[in-house]
Amino acid sequence: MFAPPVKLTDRQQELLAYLRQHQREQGVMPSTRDIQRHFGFSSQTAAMSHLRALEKKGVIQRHPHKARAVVFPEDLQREEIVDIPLYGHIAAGYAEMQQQEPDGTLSLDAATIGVNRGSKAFALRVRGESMIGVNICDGDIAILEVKEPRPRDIVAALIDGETTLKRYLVENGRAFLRAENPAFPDLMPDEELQVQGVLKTLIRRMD
Amino acid sequence: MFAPPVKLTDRQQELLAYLRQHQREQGVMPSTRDIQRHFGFSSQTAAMSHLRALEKKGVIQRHPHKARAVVFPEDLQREEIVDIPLYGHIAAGYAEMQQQEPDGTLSLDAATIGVNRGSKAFALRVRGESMIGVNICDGDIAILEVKEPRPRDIVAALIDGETTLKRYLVENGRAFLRAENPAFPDLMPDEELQVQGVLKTLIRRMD
DNA sequence: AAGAACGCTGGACGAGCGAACAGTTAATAT
DNA sequence: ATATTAACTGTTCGCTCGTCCAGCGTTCTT
Repeated sequence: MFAPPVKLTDRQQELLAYLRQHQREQGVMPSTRDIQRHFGFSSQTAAMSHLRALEKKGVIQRHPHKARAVVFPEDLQREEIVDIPLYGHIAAGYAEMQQQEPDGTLSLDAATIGVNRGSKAFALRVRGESMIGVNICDGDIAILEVKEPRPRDIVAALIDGETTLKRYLVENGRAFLRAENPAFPDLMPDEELQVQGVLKTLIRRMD
Repeated sequence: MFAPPVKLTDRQQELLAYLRQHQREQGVMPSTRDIQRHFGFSSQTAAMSHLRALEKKGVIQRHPHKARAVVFPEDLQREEIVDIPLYGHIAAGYAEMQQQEPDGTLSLDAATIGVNRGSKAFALRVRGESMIGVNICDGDIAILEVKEPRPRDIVAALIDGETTLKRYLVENGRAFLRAENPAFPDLMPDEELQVQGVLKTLIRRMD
């Protein structure tokens, strides 16, 4: 439910900022006494009063009679967030990958990247220009889902112990990888092709 | 702090799923009595027992002696999430844009897109092939920050009452827009160029 | 000027809530 | 076979916590 911005007093903004900060740092909302202590109020009902005003302006919601039950409406409306580990170097299947510490983590809502919370997903950085024919650039972040590839899917797969991002093709019952750049040859695996994941979403920083 | 996956019993997984669900739907964690009611336990201490076990396995954290104070460790570690409104059609400056209901919302961590929580940002869909020279494709989602452009930034700007995504250039003290595709001419505004935002990040679904 | 909103003080109440403790039975690990 | 873990029941306690009520002074709106 879209809500245009509302006017808050300076003090109300301070209160709101404190709620956000506390939630970020502690993982839970503060109680009215936490708020009292933080702002140096003599009475906890000053906190109550502010919460009531913020609720009236629609920027928070409260569950009556429950401790720590302040809610940001946008938290309720948000699509479920998925944490995607970003690996710098992968030389393994997904099971081993999970045991490896990632280089970082991306967090996005599930709908944006087309990956459900329960699905296994990971991210890696595109290296080189082998997929430039479909506008996939060196340095892009590729988000992949661990699942069976269909022909023409773009996949991350293991070739000679290294992960590569290519188009997955099947000819004469034989799976292989093709670049989207004529300067790069097809890759035929010696054994069965080990696909690590199927490309779902691409992210590129432009600044 | 990276933690490899741990083994949970079936019941523990049910408990964990309930915690997630309750938090998503209500915005706050359940109390031990909420958990008791949900699972049909005769005693609230069954819930306590499960929470203790989950905490021991590291998949939740708890603040002692505080109500509803179960925390998912990954929530604490996550970069701050930013909700970016996605507009289908923009024929205005940012102030008017804010009053308009967006077509949807993207939620991403601030570090991934290079936009701080306090900054004003919005998203729109790329239309056409005018920026294909820098691998920006029709249908891509562009995330922009409202700020002053520097020469060579890619910006969303108003031309003839329509928003367009182009490279911002300044020559002889005159600002104008250039496509990254020779098939598209430079765009010189009749009046002062109204820039809506500067491109920060591009997102593309590949499936 | 009057009324409403803002931003607090202060006190007291009772329900919500985590926690401690004791225990049982079943399943799993050694 | 024994020990440990899992999954609960059951009772009680005391603290945390939101809520109500009364009020004051200041600022803003009509």
